[in-house]
Amino acid sequence: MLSMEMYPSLTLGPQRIGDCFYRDRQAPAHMPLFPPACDVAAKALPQRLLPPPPVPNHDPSTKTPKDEVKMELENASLWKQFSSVGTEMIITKKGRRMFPGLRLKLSGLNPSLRYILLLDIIPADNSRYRFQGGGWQAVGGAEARLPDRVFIHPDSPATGAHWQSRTISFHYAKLTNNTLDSQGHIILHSLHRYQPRVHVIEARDVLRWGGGQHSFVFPETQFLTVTAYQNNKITELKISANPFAKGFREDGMNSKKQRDARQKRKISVLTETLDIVNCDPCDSTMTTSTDLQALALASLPPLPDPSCGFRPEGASYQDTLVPEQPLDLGQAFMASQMSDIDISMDDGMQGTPSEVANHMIERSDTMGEPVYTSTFPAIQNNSSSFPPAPLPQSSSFSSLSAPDSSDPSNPQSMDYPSILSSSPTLSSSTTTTTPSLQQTSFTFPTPPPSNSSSPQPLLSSSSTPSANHYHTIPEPIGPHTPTDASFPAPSPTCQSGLQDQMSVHSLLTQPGQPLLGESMTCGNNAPSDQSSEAFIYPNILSANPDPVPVTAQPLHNYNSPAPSLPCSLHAHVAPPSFAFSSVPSHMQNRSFPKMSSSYAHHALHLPNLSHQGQASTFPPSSFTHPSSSFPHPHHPFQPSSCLAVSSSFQQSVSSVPSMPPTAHPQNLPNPSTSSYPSVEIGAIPQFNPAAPYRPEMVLHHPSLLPQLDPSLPSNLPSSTPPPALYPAFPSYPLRLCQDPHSSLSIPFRHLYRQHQHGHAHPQGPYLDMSTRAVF
DNA sequence: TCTTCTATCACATTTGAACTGC
DNA sequence: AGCAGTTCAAATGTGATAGAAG
Repeated sequence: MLSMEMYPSLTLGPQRIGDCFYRDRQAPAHMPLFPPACDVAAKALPQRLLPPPPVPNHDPSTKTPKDEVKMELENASLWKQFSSVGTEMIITKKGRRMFPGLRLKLSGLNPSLRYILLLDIIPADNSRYRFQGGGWQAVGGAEARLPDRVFIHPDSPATGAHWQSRTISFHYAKLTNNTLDSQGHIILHSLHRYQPRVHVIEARDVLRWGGGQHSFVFPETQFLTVTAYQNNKITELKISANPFAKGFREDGMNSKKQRDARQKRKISVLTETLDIVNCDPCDSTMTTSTDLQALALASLPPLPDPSCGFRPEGASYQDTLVPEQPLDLGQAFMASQMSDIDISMDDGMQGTPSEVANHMIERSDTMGEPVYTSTFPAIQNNSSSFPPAPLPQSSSFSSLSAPDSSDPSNPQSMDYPSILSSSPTLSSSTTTTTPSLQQTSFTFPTPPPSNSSSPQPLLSSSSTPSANHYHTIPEPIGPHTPTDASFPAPSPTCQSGLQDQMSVHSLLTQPGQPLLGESMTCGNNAPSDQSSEAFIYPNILSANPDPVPVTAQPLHNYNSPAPSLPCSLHAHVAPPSFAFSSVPSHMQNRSFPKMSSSYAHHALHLPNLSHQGQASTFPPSSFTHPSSSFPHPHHPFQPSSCLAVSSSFQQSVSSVPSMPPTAHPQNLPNPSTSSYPSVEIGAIPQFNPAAPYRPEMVLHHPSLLPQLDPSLPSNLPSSTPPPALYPAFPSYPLRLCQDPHSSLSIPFRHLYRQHQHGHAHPQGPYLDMSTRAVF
């Protein structure tokens, strides 16, 4: 079985044990905006629920390449734009794709070995949210976690060369709120916050588990699930960025203007009909018709005398009913946003849209970076990092896009116009040199010429200029990084109910003010009242106040002294009643909602796997997420950086004694401060190399064997890995389970690409989830 | 009972892979 | 084989409406 430790802060219950890590007695305690760590219930889990310690990988040769596996979020800029506003993902019963989609670049894989790529989505916290006053507020405990499902990339298993030669897209993955979903979509609760994760698993590990598993988290990809968009900014962003929503753009036939025109035409037709009816002296409904007519007319431009069904000629409905109108507020906002979005519009964009796009490009060239940087206070030299709450950028998504005009993204390289796949300017933004920028001195990668998963080989990531690679973050971001930062709980003042209406400028400045001046006061002051929990969804970018030194120590340096970790694992055993002295009571109360066994069975059912008996069961322990997974909560969040720790890393740090339980209360984050002292990873048992991690047995199916070339040297060092992108982060245990219904002889690829009902999927190799059980 | 919030559905439009014909 | 045009399922957000919750 595949065992991965998860990113603690991102999970509920047992998986979130690590949440309590970001506290350090020596450093000002920072209160997580959403005290996930406070999942006392999780802490209370008996040790026996923790996943077995990883089996140490004693094979140095294999270790090297694995350790250097890096993942890069290609469309990080787009994600950041969304996250700065508060990414929302529609979920429907039938399943809805994610937009933006995850577009990734992998490097550091052994070109000869086969890997399986998995996507799963885990709760970012244990709260339920509501959109109020222009922001998201936690309004209670999360619903019981549903069995986790994993989306297996259709290309899996594929060689490292395959994965590294192209953009990897998970846009086929669908989200659903149908708990009875049988299509294999990822089941999520509405109005909850989630964090996608990507796992890279060596296929050979299915046969002989012992390493080769890497999990990656991009905090900017956190999102809230909704059944209908709550924040119109998100809607506007989606419309502007998603080709499928092109029709809703201002120039589209489904734009509000056009829709209004259509509606008016309908009303007009109705009116005419009514007029005709009204002309009938025998019509007893005259009064009603008149009312309707009046109603209809009220919304119409002056029309010629409609009496008796007279239809004026010469005046087309279009002309009559759709007079030119100045941009309404929404349109104006849209335009302003558009100008800030580095969208690679289709060539099809014409007229106004093209102009808008051009404008966007131009503006992004000139303003993108500066604006971006300007929003970051030169703060946080304290490794604090994680931020703060509503970072300036959080609301200033418009400024995030920093496309490089000189490096126009290849339209083909994007499934969707990737707004920022190419935002090299960020790296160059040394001028404004805000700490965060410096930290992110790297540039955003330019999208590869070809599309994701396209069969044709693309330039390997290595071909991408190193400048476009994200530097490895020295340490994983703290648990609060994704969770807290993304949903900063602004102070009441920060939480203006008028966020929707805030101008771009206000968006840029308002949220950041607290951050700048007060550090986390805005988000962490944790007012006792619930409004304090309101936040401007993620400010991921803002979360990166600290520049990442190029010399940052890669996470995968397992052997080196553990990076500091602010937390200890003793949290596991903390009593459920544990209270955080510095945490507002309401937060304490809701931090431990529903701690049920339902929390996550991260079990992956891989069809054709034998050993059903083993696979079929998922003891709670199998998905228990030791706090260990929390590599480094204090590390400043890096935009688009991925938190990742290879399994071997997990192993290396798994046995370090945990800090005394008593430390938690003492080390609770100080609401008023944002700095989280770093803690030695070694302090975390899970990160103690001495503690062997016993990976769960990997179930495999004979059908997979042929694809896995045993003869391949498992230890082949990969070709020179490109500059570190994202270090792997530890993930929770993930199990590959056998699908009893699947054919044993069908290789993964075939399963995933099997056509449903005999038709080819019109939009590419769709993963036929129905053929596999993914739970 | 009323209000508010959330979920669902149909709708019009767009996309893009597959299909067809030259 | 290659190209262009057509077909059609899937995907998009919108708006109306139903249902649940308070």
